[in-house]
Amino acid sequence: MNNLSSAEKKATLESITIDCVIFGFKAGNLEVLLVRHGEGISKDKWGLPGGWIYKTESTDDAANRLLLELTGIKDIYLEQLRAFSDPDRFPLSRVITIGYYALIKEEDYDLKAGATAAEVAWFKVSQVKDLIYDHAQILEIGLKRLRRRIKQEPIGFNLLPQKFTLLQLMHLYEEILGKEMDKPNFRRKILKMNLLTPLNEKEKDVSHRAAKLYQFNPETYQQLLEKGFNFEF
Amino acid sequence: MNNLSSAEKKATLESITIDCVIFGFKAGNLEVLLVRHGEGISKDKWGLPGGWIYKTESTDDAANRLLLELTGIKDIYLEQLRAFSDPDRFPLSRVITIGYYALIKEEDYDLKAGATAAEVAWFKVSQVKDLIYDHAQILEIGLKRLRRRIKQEPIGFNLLPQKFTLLQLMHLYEEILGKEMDKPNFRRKILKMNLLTPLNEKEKDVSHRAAKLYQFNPETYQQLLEKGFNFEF
DNA sequence: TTCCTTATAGTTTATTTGACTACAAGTATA
DNA sequence: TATACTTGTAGTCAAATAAACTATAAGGAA
Repeated sequence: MNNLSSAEKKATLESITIDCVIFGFKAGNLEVLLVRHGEGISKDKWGLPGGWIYKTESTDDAANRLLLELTGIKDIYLEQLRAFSDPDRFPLSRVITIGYYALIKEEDYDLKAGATAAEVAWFKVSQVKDLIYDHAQILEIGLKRLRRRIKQEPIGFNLLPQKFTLLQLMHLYEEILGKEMDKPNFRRKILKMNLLTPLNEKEKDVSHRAAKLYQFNPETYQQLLEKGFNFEF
Repeated sequence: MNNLSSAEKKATLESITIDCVIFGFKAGNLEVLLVRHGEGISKDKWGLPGGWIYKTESTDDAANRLLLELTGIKDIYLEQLRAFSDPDRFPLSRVITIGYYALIKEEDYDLKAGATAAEVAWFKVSQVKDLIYDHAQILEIGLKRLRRRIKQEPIGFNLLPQKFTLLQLMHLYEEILGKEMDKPNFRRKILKMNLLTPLNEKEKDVSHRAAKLYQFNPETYQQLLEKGFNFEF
């Protein structure tokens, strides 16, 4: 499938689209990235970033391209959620959409609404409402996946700044899993995993005892990934 | 999307198909259901049961229909794996396929090759080779999912006969996870979960001490599902 | 200096694992 | 009939883990 003209390359598949659930974390809140559409039947309504797939690209590539085009975000790890295929999910025709999701540090990316998007913004997950089509369902499945995943893989670190305190990390878990935890126990368990590298630095500008800062250690992460582990706190 | 003629109902989507990975378990071996195609470009080659999706049905419905048409198996719980979207996966045109998987008791179903299938049969997973298109990859992903799932949900019971011994169950785990286990410890752990109902029956026609038979208890299963659990043995 | 908040260390008890040993209940065979 | 053999089932024990706490340290703020 090479040697195609530019127009041919941009030919899209008819009945399949992509939609992305992008999670971020700020000020103790789990957030999701939404776009207000600038054209089409969903004009001026908020929904997940997504769109049509070129005939020449994989869905993984399509997800990355669409996200860049719509929001300015690029080079992130998008994982497939699943296909959403209710025959009536899209009002104009029969369209199956493939959901993707990702976790990113909000601070690392500048949002920039692309050509077909009127606006891009982060919304607290707990306050999202009135999404187009079945996007609420896709978000819900994304959230479920995130909750399951965070208990089995240390993916939470993708949501925090480079340097963070143990309490920030614990709050992230509390927010995502929706339950309170015990500080000393959390400390002990997470430190024993050797997943965090302590830094010779402390928090600044806090009105109480400053906590030590830590960094995520990608090497131990790889080892843990292979032998499997349990993050149930 | 109602009030359509029969021909309209059978119109299919152009670039999407379904493929099913159906696992069974017999004589200590994990098996997978394959069909030898009777027509099309994959005629006479073995592959996963699958096919085209009607415009009026969800992918879940399509998976069930196709499985029935091709193999005679119906009313089973099929779970979606994910979409497979390599632009070159299908030689004739750009087609994305959505994988499904299921676990069934082989004894409960009679195989019957449908109109477009020349033959249907169970194959030991360890001995499968030369599947059409990217079906080997789909099978592999299905197997990975099975291994992950069986550690977190008591799905293994779908593969055993109604009444089974603890050793049979342990062998199932050993086969799927590919590692040996300790009998007494396995007993203790699985029994404590209250997931099995002991029967007043024993094995028959065995040339050694007969083991007690157990049954799966769907009620406790529901409870366990909700609060989550860990089947790591 | 005292109070308040958060960080961090440590204790205690119950529970869970993993690696074993021991014995029971059958069948096969000598 | 006795003995060996195979598999089932019960129990032991030490080590690791988890959950619920208590206690103390380190700051800033009043």
